[in-house]
Amino acid sequence: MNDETFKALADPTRRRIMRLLGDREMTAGEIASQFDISAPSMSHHFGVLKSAGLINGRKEGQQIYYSLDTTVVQDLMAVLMDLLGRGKSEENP
Amino acid sequence: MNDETFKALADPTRRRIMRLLGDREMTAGEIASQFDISAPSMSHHFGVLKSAGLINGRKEGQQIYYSLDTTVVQDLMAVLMDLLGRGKSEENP
DNA sequence: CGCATAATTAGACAGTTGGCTAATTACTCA
DNA sequence: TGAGTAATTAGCCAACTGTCTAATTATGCG
Repeated sequence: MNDETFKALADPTRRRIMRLLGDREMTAGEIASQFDISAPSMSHHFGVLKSAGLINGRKEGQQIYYSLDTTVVQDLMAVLMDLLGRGKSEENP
Repeated sequence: MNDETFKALADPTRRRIMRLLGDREMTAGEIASQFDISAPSMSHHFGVLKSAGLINGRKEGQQIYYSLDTTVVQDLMAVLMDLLGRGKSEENP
């Protein structure tokens, strides 16, 4: 849950990748086939997401299976809840 | 809850502004005094946050009071919860 | 081995972003 | 009205980002 996490989430393509992985794990190629973006560009996005801890990669044969890493998403939720929770003592006792 | 929201959250200065406003509303100058950044640059950040719907500005005299707009933060939480909730039927019945 | 396939790394390039200074707007008050 | 203060807008620039093509790595298979 650092700057890298938010930067990673800032790109719509990467968020769409995460939504896809919310359903099930997928190979890099399988994911890439859903986008009109070159494979190297997709690979770059995978790298950003992985380095931010938002997805995990598992190599199997010549393919890489990516899956969502929910721990960072949970941390992010905690941060947001803290933001919502503070400074409300008067209105919401 | 669109691309603009995530872009706005991608900058650490803007997130720090939001944390400050989580405690209480503050004037632009009051916020700016906490940063080692020029007033125009801070004003730019306020503009980004406001246009993303993350903060609200209320003019009073020559000052502008900014406050957190929690509705977008709540929407963001819903998106994240959806991300966490999907595709888990086997593991978490 | 040698060729095909999956994916990545390398390097280049246009567009975006975040910072600055200078100028402008809006308001207060003597 | 005019000086002073709060904040913004305008315009510029270096750094970063997302995209591409070309090249490379790693695995599978006849």
